[in-house]
Amino acid sequence: MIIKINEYSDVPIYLQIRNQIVMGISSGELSAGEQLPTVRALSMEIGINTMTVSKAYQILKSEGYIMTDRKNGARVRTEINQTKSLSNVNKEELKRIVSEAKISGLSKGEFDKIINEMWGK
Amino acid sequence: MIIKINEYSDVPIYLQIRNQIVMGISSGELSAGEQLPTVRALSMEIGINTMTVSKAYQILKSEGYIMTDRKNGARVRTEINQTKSLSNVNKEELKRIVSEAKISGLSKGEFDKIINEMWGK
Amino acid sequence: MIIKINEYSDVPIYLQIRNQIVMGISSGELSAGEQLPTVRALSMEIGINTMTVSKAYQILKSEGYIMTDRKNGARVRTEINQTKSLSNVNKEELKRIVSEAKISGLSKGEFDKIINEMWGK
Amino acid sequence: MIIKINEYSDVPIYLQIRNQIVMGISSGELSAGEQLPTVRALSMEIGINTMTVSKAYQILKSEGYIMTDRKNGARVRTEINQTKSLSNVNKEELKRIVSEAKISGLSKGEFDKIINEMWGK
DNA sequence: GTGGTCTAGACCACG
DNA sequence: GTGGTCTAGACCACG
Repeated sequence: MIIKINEYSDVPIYLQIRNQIVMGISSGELSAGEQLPTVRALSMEIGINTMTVSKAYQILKSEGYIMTDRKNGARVRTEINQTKSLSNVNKEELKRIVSEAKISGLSKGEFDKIINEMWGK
Repeated sequence: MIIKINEYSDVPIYLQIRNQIVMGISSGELSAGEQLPTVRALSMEIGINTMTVSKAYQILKSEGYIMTDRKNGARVRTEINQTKSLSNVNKEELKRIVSEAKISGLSKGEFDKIINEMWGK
Repeated sequence: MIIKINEYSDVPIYLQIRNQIVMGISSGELSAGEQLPTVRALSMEIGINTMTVSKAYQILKSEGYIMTDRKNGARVRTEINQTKSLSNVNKEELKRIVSEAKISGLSKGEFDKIINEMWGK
Repeated sequence: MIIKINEYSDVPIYLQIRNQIVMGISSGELSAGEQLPTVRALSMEIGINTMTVSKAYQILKSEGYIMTDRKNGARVRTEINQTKSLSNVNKEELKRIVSEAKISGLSKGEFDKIINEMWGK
């Protein structure tokens, strides 16, 4: 899996890494138990500091998405906690996005189409 | 319209103000042409720096949501630009939220229900 | 409140800081809403790096014990989430400590006395 | 006695082994003089490096919980030193756990109940 | 070889 | 002035 950092983004680098790995797990590009690149390898590959990658991994770990051990590096967890819900932060963000979509004149049908594409068949 | 600041949130105050006004316009709580409180009034009401409110208004203005003039203060624009699309930033955010919803085990039906409620009948 | 770092301890510095602040909140030495020293002030006071203090504060924040904002620095939260339970990690630790206490020949009465003293009247 | 390694845990494997053996001795599952599996056998059984098991045994030996000789391998000591006290490290940990229990809103009665269950009749 | 911790120092956004 | 992010570089425990 290729991580791409947008250096002009307002999203901090460690969060960009975190988000892309989460999206990789969700899409199936990263499968359960799959090995992630080592902190050092990933930091060299995308040209950033090891601390920054390490921070991303620690967040993913604390969120239960991956596990780390000193022998095997980091791996996608096989049993990710199924909360079956959106976090409050995500709910707020979603509400904001829906609001902006409505103001922009996007129809509900067009918005649903975007969601459908993102969700995948 | 009442603006509520969440001091625990990681979202900067000026963005919280901006977001709530956008959501107010979207929901119809703030109607086209409606007068917004002055920077001074709003900053006193919510107990924060005038600079912070001013920054929120400037962003809303640059985004085309409101207009300001010396005589009338700030008002909701009557014709907001209908891009009929999501910004790239919103698309990325939405993709992230959809990914997290899927991993959490939320079904597409449940997610659609949340969207429907947020969109309003 | 005075934070004391034991440089010979196996407990990482950021955790020592985190733990002492949690104990300060629990004992009432730090009251709800009380201002914590700034990251810079605390790091200078105990002679460690700002990153290390910052990490402690971020953990406390993510655990819901404190809140941070750029204006006021860090403060003890007024409403800390009442889970009314021990975390699994704490349960495991407690089980280990109880086991070691028993092997050492400590009586249940003596152990209870230690707990009573720690809990406070 | 079965040793179970939690690969998600932050507790190092050698400590998990050490802790489970101590808890086994405390509960009586491992009785005084009882033979422990050889380093080789245990490492194969739980699928880890012999060095890791060896490290656990060395710690248990230095703590006085087990003794090793070339003929009989490792055995639980018959007379474990009765300090009748908690180590300073355990006291600190216990204080931390009590603090977190109190903040979480757990009552003293509920906490005592947990302790009673862990201690056994 | 791996992740985890820590430093000294810098720059930035927010308020 | 505050916390948040990031770097370059170091050392350590674990396995």
